[in-house]
Amino acid sequence: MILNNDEYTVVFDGITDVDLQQTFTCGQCFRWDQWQDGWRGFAGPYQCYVYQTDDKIVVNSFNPVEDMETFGKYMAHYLSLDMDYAALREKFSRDEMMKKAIEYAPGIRVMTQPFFETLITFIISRNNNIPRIKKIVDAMARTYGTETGGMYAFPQADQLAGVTVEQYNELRMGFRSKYVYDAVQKVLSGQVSEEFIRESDYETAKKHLMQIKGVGPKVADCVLLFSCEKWESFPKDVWINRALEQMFPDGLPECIKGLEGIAQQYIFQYARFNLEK
DNA sequence: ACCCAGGGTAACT
DNA sequence: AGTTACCATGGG
Repeated sequence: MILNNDEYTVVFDGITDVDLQQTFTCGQCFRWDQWQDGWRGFAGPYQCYVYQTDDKIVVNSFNPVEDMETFGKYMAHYLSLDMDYAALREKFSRDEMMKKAIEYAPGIRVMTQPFFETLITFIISRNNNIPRIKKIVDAMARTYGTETGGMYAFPQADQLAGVTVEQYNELRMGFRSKYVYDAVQKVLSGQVSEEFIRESDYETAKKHLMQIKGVGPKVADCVLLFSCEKWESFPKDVWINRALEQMFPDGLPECIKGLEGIAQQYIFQYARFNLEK
């Protein structure tokens, strides 16, 4: 990790097995857009431009960064660069179907995104498609988020404190409006908290999230996987169900035990583009 | 009009 | 505990 304090840039050197395209478009996040030779968006509080070369990932903050060391560590964790994916892929590839799925998109990393943002966006994902999820999430940011340099950060919970169901309806959320409203209230009151989830086991954490109206097993699993590092959580949507039928009729292989969620992301991407409806 | 989309819930066996 | 209707919205 090389830090450039003058340009607020972090360079991760010697990385050849990450593909930003695959990572940002595999359905785990909804707010990274292609820009210049890479991608721009928010990694938590950091508004960034991220691009890669043959063996480097470069993260450039648009805004001044106080503590570059902290920024670097945050980005490494956000992009899961601090995990040994080579070992993980090798282990998963003991199973032939997993090997096939990984070969389709070997550069995927399961990111660790901010809790509140992940919770709300996956509530919006319910019975929805990825382009429209992106549209609604973007409308939320533009309407209630903080603007910096022409971009809008996803709002914090307190920025949504006074927002009504009717106001969410104006963002075309439809029947999901009341669920977003309930989630905001429960986060603000502390009835639902990331801290509780992080100190709980997977099952307890899942039940905790399912207190929220409109949050069932699928949305809970997405939040646990994409923001709380519960790697055993395995979100099941229509594509995963097709994959389970067509690729894993005898159940999931033993070699992904404990890390089912990461395996799930390879399977999801493979299924979306290779399986029949 | 009909189909689908990174589902949830209630009401059944 | 597992299956089955029904729910709800916008985009194609």
